[in-house]
Parts: sequence; structure tokens; C-alpha cells
Amino acid sequence: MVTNKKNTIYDIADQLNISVATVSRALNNKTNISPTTKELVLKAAEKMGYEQNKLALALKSGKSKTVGVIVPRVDSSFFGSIITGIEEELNAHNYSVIICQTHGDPKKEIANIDTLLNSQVDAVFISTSMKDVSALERVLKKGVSLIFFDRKKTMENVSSVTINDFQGGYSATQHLINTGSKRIAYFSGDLDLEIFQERLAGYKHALSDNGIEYNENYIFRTESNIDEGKKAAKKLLKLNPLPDAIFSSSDFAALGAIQELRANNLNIPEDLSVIGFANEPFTQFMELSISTVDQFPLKMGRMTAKVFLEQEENPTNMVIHKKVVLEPELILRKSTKK
Amino acid sequence: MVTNKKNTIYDIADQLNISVATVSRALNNKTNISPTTKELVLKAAEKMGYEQNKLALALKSGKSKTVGVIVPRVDSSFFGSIITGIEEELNAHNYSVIICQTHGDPKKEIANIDTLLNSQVDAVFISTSMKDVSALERVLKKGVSLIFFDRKKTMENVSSVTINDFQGGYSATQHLINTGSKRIAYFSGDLDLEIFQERLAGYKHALSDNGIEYNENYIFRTESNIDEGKKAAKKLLKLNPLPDAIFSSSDFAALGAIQELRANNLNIPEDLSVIGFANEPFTQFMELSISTVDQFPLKMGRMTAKVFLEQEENPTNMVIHKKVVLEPELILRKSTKK
DNA sequence: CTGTTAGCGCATTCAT
DNA sequence: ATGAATGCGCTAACAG
Repeated sequence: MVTNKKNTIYDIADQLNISVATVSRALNNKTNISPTTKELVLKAAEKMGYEQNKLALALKSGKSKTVGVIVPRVDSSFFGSIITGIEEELNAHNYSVIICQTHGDPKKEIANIDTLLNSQVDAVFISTSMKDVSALERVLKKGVSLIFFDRKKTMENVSSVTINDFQGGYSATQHLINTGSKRIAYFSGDLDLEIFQERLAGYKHALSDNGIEYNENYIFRTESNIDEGKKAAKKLLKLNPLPDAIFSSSDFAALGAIQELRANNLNIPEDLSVIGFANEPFTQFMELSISTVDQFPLKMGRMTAKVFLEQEENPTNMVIHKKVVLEPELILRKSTKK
Repeated sequence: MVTNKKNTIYDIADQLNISVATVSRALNNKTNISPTTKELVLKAAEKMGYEQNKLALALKSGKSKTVGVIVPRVDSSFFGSIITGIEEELNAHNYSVIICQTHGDPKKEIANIDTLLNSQVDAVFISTSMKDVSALERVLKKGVSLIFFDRKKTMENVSSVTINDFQGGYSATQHLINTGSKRIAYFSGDLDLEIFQERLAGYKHALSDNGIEYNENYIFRTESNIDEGKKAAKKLLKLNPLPDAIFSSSDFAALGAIQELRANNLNIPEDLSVIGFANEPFTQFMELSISTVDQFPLKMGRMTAKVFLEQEENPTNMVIHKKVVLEPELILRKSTKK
């Protein structure tokens, strides 16, 4: 097999003494071409190691067949799985995926959007941490599809794929109540984000439905990491009476709390039940495995891609916008009572 | 700010009644242009919300400013961190990153290479699972840089960034010997891959250096997951005398083994010491935290990007190829004796 | 069935 | 300091 560094449809055309149009037709399986010529072209292309230049095609067609995905970070199981889902679905439809990370920084998020727009992506899938939607609107103005997953903003004409965070908060809380807890502490996460507001709302609603009074002192504002969980647990330990359960909007904070509580000789779940959120792998690996709420990130990623593909393949000009909401699932393990 | 769906340098030129060449010069900060005109163009571009079309630039220049990264999977802490490192370094130099997953399937790996080549990436960074290098050679023939990280193949003219797996295997084994172990079992991982061969070689060498005879019965062929670790531990338990330590080439297999051993009422590290490999987050989260070997994935990713950037910015035609080998670090926790 | 040509958006020669 | 023209590789409209 002879492979030259460069070979285009022009090279094939030269080789065969035919025109580039014919080569293009053969390569693209068009009808108006003789089987003989087609065969000839295909063979030559194979022999020369021809590969279509996607860039030229993209420039010509205005479609890059590339989607940009913006996430807070890629090195967590949750977002990693979402990306896997997106990739699997999109690759099967000949799309490439560009991944960008924001580390939760709105400035980086804007920079990422610029990069992706420059790269002429056909769509931006985003799990946003922004307060302001103006940067997001620029995407739409460019005629590029925008789809939210997990962390969304309320915007018209934008599809989203999220989980029912309210329900997740509700059922976790309800389970704690069902198993005898009455003084349930709550670790909040970043309350600027819709997802955490919803989880808190679910928690409150479950309390209210069970005639338990909402107690501001039981709400701990935490970021979603181990250290913050420990800190919150330290404060919590000073409360009198002590809460009999913790519902943490993050697995990491739940883990920190568990470590702190055990360091203070409290038994879990006997003294306090603990539930986390996200079903990170470590929650099931622990000897004291942690009850949590599964968000089906793989499914979320797949669904996000599907929603886009549906819109894209929609023959009419009228684009349909969808708000897909997945149902979370409570996973009961050893950190809660039966 | 008025943002039209489409605006190119032609639109700016029209608006200002000047030529596209002048617009291009202004936008690219060229010298041969009057400050007045330049100012004018820049303002108009700003006002019109102009963004450079990377595709056109790439087609013109032959450089897409995009790098493709191929990994077995993105949803593991190890590869997630590598990708983060690559991203951070490359984004700072205005490169985009396309991520592809192989799930360890060579066919997918080849398909991914095709996709990336079609996309005209400037380089392919790969952690390969392939036996055959012919698909990899196609990358080079296209004039596209190829760089290995973590899982490499021996190929001429290809840079690589790996860790010293031999050393990792050696020091883990040496530590077990230092703390009194003599019958050290080994969980192998996929011995078709260089990294696992090297770890095993390090293990053997440490034994030999300490006058301990290599015992084939202590070698367990495992894949790198929890179940395989459990299975191997089950077999191991039938050995007489029982090994007094396990060195697992994978944290996941180590975890499985620990679970199985404890289910059989063995104490760790008193009855058996256990060391894993990779420093996955869960190893430190466990109550019985697991000793392991850190591979510095973030650093590995950054370094891979740096090696590429150095090559790329090298003004001469003579490309320098580098084999960077990072030193791993033994992390001692509760699963081993002091 | 096949060939010629224009144009996607840009940077860059060559003129002026 | 500025403009006109060219080509990167491809597809599609048009012509034959």
C-alpha cells in the first residue's frame, strides 16, 4: 500500500484521468455514476489511502459534525459517565466530541464557549455554572444548538436533560423519616445552582408532608467535597439535641461527615443515618457502604445526544425543544437503617 | 450589540468599504497597516460580534489546532486526570482537544484513529491497547504527530510519556519484603500490555534481589476489576502455606481481594499485607485505606502536552523525539505493615 | 454518465 | 498602506 502524505480527490482524479466531480460522486455513493467508474475510484482511493478531509467538507457544508461539551470537570465519575454516554451515542452517528472543562469558573466557561464557536461546532452541550445567560444566548444567535444537561438555566427554545432533583431530595428524606429519623440535617451544596435548590426543596417538602417542622439550624451550607463535609459535621456535633440523620446533597460531603462522626465515636447508622447524592463509585466500595441517590449519568449523556440528533434530523424547520427529566433512584446501603 | 447569524471578514470589509486583506491584517495584528484603519476594523469586528472561523483557517494553513486523545475510557479517575492535564496545558496554547474512547477494543481504536485523521488533527495522543502497530503507522504517514502516554508501543520516531512501571513494581514489592513478607502473591493485569509486563518484572527483580525464590503459583492472572480480585483471592485462599502479602497491579483487584479476605475473617495487614496500583481515590477513602502506587496522571497529561508543544514549536525541521519516564511514588496506608 | 466551475472563510502573495 | 487574486479540499449546480 502506497500512502502519500497528501492525497485528495484531485490526486485520485489525476491518477484515473477523470474529474474530481466523478471521484466525489463515487466516494459519496451517488446514483448518477457508472458502476465501473465507481469501482475504479473506490479501488484507487483504497490503494492511495485516501481519507476525506472533514475540514473542507465542514467549510463547504456549514456543518462540522462536531459537538462541544462543557462540564465543570471531567475527572469525576459523574461527569465522566455523562461524557461516555454522549460519546457513544454521537460517535455512532459520525460526530466528534470536543470536551472543555470550566472548573466551575464562569470566565472559563465563557472562554470555552468562544473556542467552541470558533471551531464551528454544530451544538454545545453544557452543564452550566453561570448566573447570567447572555453568553449562552450568543450560542443561539450564531445558529448553534444549545442543550443543557444536569445543571441547567431556564431559557426559552433550549432543550435540557436533567434529573428530577426535587424527587431525589424528597425520596431520600422520606426514607430517613420512614426509618425513624426526625431531626434531619441537610448539607446544601452550592445554592446558586438550580439542582441544589431543587434537592433542598424536595427535602423541605418531605418534612412538611410528614408534619415535621423545618429547622433552619439543620441546614449546613457546604461545598461538595470531603473537607466541607467534615467541617459541617463538626458544627453539627455541637447541636443539642443532636440530629439523628444527615442528608447530604453530595457524596463527597457525606463521606467527610461520616469520617468526622466516626472519629467522634458515633455509630452509623445507629446514632445517625447518612444519605449522599450521586452514587459515586466509592460509596459502594466502603466497608460502611453509603446510601445515596443514583442520577444515571450514562443515560443522561445518551439522552442528551439523542435529543440533539432528533432536533438535527428533523426535516422541518420547526425545531422541537424538549425538557427531558430523568427519575433518580434511591440506593439503600449500610449508612441508613432498614 | 448587534449579532448576525453570519459575519465574516467580508461583511466587515463591506461595512467599512475596504478590502478583506486589510481586515485580515488588522485582525491579525500585522504591522503594515495604519493605526487608524486597524482601530476601525477592530471596533467594527467587536460591534458585529465577529469570530474567526477556525475551519477556514485550518483548511488554509493545514493546521487545525486540534489534538485527538485516545484512551481506553474516560470515566476512571486515572484517565480522567490525564485528560485534565492535557486539556489544561493545550487550551492555554489555543488548542482544542477531541476525546475518543476505545473500551480496550482494538477495532474501536482503529475507527477512532480514522475519525481523528479525517478531522485533520495536528496530533494524536494515545494510550494504546493494540498488538499491531500498523494502524499507528498510518498516523505518521499522514504527517500527523503521534505521542504515547501510559500504554505505549515501541516505535521509532514516536515520543512517549510513561511512568516507570518497573520501579513501581519493584518498590511495592521491596516494601512488602522490608515489612516481613516472604510469600508475596501477585495479581497480574493484562500481560499483553507493556505496563503490566513491567510491573511484573519489577516484582520479580525485587524478589531476586532479596534472595526470595520466584513461585509461579503466586502469580494470579487477573483483569483489573473488583470481581477478578475476589476470584483471585478465592483461589489464593486454597494455597498452603498461605501467602503473607498481595501485590496487585490494579487498585480495583486489590479492593476485591480485600473484601474477599475479610469475608474469610482474615486481618489486614496482620495476616496479609495488600498493595494496589494507581492511587484511585477510593483507596484513600476506605476506613482500611489501601497502600498503592501513585502514577501522577495529572502530571503525565501535562507532560504529554508539553512534549507535543515543544516538537511543534521547534523551528527546525528536525523533530526531536522524547521518551519521558515519570517516577511513581509508593503511598503507604493501612493495608500494609509499618 | 461525466466534466467545469463556483464558493465555503481565511491568509497571503503580488501588485499598486 | 491597501487591494485583487489565489488556493486550501470538498460538494453541488449547471452544462453537456
